[in-house]
Amino acid sequence: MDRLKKRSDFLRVARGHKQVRRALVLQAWHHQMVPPEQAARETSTDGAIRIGFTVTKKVGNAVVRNRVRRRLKEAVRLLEASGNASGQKSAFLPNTDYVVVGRLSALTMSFAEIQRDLAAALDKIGAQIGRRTRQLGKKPENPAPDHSPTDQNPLKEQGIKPTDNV
RNA sequence: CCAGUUGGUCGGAUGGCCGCUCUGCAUACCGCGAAAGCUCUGCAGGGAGGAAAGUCCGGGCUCCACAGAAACACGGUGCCGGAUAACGUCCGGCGAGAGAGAUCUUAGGGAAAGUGCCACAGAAAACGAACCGCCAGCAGCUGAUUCAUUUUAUUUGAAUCCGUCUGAAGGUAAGGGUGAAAAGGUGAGGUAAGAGCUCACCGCGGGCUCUGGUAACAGACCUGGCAUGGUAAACCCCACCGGGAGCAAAACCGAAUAGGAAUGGCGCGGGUCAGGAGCAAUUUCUGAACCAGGUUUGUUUGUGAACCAGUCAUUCGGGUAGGUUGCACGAGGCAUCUGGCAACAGGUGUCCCAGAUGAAUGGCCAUCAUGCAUUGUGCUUGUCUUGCGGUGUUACACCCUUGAACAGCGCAAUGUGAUACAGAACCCGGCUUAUAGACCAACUGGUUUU
Repeated sequence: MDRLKKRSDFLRVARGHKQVRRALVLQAWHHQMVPPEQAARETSTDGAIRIGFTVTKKVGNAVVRNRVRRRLKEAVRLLEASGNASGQKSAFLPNTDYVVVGRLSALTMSFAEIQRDLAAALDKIGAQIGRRTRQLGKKPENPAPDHSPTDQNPLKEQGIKPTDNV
């Protein structure tokens, strides 16, 4: 799982789906939602999951912001590790960028509550993305562990797709 | 023991599980690469602060400018001596102010170089002033006395005098009131009234004076004879200091896309229609007509050559994203000795002690310490209280004793919150601001005991 680092990535994810919980705001952007001429220029459409964290200055000073970001990072890490360990389907969809925006209550809530919030938000976001891609006539591919990154099929299918601008 | 002043130290601890980053060693299983290596995996070790904060000063370092500094402008500093790489910092003193004291505060040069300002009130806020008041003399009015004249009384005139009132021109700065501040203060003499007008003391100014001190300054003596209102955190003057921008500095490597330059190749064919092949097609073959850039030149008018435009390939340079360096051995920490009142300096030994870049240094849990609250218990200390108690006694004091309560201290249990302020970003020296709680040392004042 890579980190989002560029400002343009964050801005693009902010235009996608959004779920608000008490501890956090989860934003997501699925790569199949882009028009084909944009997708041709995208470099990282190889099934990777990328995630970024945002804690604004409204939350507090530097110490508070660091603490909120670290707790959210730990929650994300533990959720992913438990998904991999149990072997079942991960809550994170491939080819998707996530941004977790920390809120002030993430500082004082118990850690289990933060994990519950994150899992619930991920479920909702996954459902939204699934509905969206079905509307477009495509199904999101299942997260296979041996998913070949050099698969050319999705790109070709995107070329035929009507340019439904999101 | 209580209250306080100053300086300093720490600012949770231990353990478990799971992670992040850096360094070292090992490994070559998966992946990338021609290789070096990267990645992966395993082990070991390091991993936020006293302010990391504010970004207010001073430096190192880098680039730019000037290559000689100076001057002007602008900005800063401002008692003296020392420390320091430097400072607006620190140390030790001086002056002034606050406090009972330990101690604290202090932007503390120049106001007889100049300009300006001093609200309100007040006469006046300054080229040394005059509202009220006080005052001798002058002029006028009035009164009294004396003299002369006249007379029954009166009247008139002159002179003198004190007082009241009025007026003009003065004298004065005692007193009044205003104000943050009013032209030295108190006392005596003096005067028409007053006044440094004179004197004593105090204050103030001056001195190639003396003593102490490196100096700021302090003391003494002599002298002047009251001059110099305040404000420079108003302009200003004087002395000293400062070139500018900053690690997003700067150096190196450098993808894709667009554009630029050089070299070389092509300079050709292109679409339309008809027919054939083919399951079909944006594929292929054949034929037809049309179009097939510009300039120069040769020519048999078919077309050939050169250049430009166009197009393709290669190379180059600038340079973006990105990466590497800068970047952690330093005015370094700790211990100790020497010099110095101290800041600090020097010597010796020892240690290596964060390096992220959408930004690591963490998440969860357990135990403990500490804090707070409640309960229980004990102690003796203090306040209070009980007693046909004891001793001395004018009231009363002391000793013994009883105990409901309060305060204090110790111990135990339970609960609670989990610490306050706060997150390195090139690095040092400071300043300022924030900070729960704990501890140490020295000193001051009070109380008790000896």
